[in-house]
Amino acid sequence: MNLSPPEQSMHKLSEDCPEVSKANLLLPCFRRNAYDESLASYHSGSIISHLLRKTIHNKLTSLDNNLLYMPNVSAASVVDSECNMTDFAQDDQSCLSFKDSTDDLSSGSQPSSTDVERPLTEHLQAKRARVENIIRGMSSSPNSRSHGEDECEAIRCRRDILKENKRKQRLPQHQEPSQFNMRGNGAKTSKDEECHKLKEQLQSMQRLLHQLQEKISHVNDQNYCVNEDTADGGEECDIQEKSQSSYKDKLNVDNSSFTSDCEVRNLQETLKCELTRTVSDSIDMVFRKLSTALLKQPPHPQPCQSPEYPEKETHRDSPPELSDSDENTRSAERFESTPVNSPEHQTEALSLVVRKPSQFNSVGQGVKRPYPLHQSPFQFGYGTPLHDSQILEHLLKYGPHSAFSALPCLPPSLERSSPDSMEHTWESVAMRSKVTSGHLVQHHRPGPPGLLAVDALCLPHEGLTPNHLKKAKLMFFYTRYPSSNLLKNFFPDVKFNRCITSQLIKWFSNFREFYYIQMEKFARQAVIDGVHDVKDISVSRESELFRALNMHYNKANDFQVPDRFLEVAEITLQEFYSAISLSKDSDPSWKKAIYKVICKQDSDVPEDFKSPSYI
DNA sequence: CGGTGGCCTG
DNA sequence: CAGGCCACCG
Repeated sequence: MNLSPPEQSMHKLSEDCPEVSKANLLLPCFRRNAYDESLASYHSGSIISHLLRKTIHNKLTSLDNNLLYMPNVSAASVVDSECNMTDFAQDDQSCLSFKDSTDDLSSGSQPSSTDVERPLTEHLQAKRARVENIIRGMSSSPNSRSHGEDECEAIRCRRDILKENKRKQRLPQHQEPSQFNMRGNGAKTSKDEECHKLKEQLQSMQRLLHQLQEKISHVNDQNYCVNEDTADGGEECDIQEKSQSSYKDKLNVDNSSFTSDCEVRNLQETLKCELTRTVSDSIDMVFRKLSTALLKQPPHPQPCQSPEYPEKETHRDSPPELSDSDENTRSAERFESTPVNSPEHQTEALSLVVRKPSQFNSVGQGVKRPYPLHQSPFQFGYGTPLHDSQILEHLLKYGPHSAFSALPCLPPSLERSSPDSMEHTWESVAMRSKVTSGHLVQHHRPGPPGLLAVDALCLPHEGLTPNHLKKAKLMFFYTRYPSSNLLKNFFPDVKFNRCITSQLIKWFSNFREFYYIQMEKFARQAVIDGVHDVKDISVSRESELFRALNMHYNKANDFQVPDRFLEVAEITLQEFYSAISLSKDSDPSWKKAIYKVICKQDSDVPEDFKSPSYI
């Protein structure tokens, strides 16, 4: 079982938002390094500015790096532009204001640049002005370019407000962590407040996004103007356009390169995209927080023993644009889901095999699971008697399901440090969703009603039922030689005594008998058919041999036989073939050697089978 | 000697 | 699949 510990928790922003990691995938600049740590300390309000700064910085740096490889670009221009852009990106307070960077430059705060700067003062000043104007052009609105700094100030103010809102909203959470532990008006009010603030924050972010988009699109327009105006040096255009034009001309003159235009335009395009995406991600993040806050339920009274979360279903198809509570629910689902790590335990869709309705499978058939597999809405203490948990499990599974299953909240999971003591309890609960290993597609409970009633309540059986037999057959796909201890572990609802144990063991003995008979039969047939090489013998799901075995152990064909079983079957068949083709079968005990090989091929039975209500 | 596996038979 | 029997093993 791959139960990798979660990387997400409900209460930390950095972990609260899978979008951050999503961003890691989307944006090359969002790598997990120093950036992540710094991000973790940001509140949502400042995250947006942080993201913007970082994004811009990375883009600009990237552009500079590209320039470095342009054959004819002077080192001075590269250093110069990098200096400006770095200042622009790194200065927290500068926002899009540019005075600061100018001051920094002129005051020689960047030794590396000033050294280069001195012999090229004229050039550099011109370039600086151009670069500064480009940035100003990107930061100011079309109609108020002379008020560029005012615009920046406004943005800064909004950002500060966001920060402040975020701070206010987060503060009580840390100070009163127990507020969500309590049922009642107090908790509800706090939650409402939180939601309200988050909504406000979201709106602010959306406004900011809008403004940014406007600005960026305007920059594009400006650039078009410049492009059409390259002939005369751009005297007619305003200062920004001139500046851009000069910058472009400069590049053209310096390196006779056609790339400057493209670079500027690409930069702007990329910036536009990245900004939009970044801000969208931030907004999405807020949405998730909002959803989480809305859906936050008081934790179960039982203490959380571990933050370990088992595998979860993923709902990556949920759209990020969410506006109402239903959408929020979906968002929360997506937010709370984690990709399954192990391919072996990939979740699967529910079976296409629909069995006739049964009173015992009301939950789980065609009903979307409210929470991922192995996530119980409840948890049981270590001391909880098996019976209680089983009855609870039964209630969860067959009882008034909607009351429990509708809860989309994430319950704390149990630590499985003591599997023996706990496996029955939480595994049994986990079995409510039986897609884990994806082997058993459907559960149903055939058999006499009387037995079913007892079985359904998960009380220890005085005897073995047809369901136990079916379960044992399925277990045979994993283990041909189960120990009695294993059997006891995997049949927790059976009251074991000598008789029951022997019966179960006898079952497996009978399973083996059939198995080996089939193997011998098909091996002999292979010899008769003139197969010359063991390598020519294989067992696939299409093989006649497999069909025979599957028909015997998995008659309903509602179980996905593990590949490993096919491998073992193939090994067995090959062993038989080899022995027969070597005439070893003349020895009365010729099969013993084969048994010895096969008994080593056992694999672990999935934990699912430990559930008393499995099958 | 108890537990277990294999074989045979029904 | 179960019962019976036998053999093997710790």
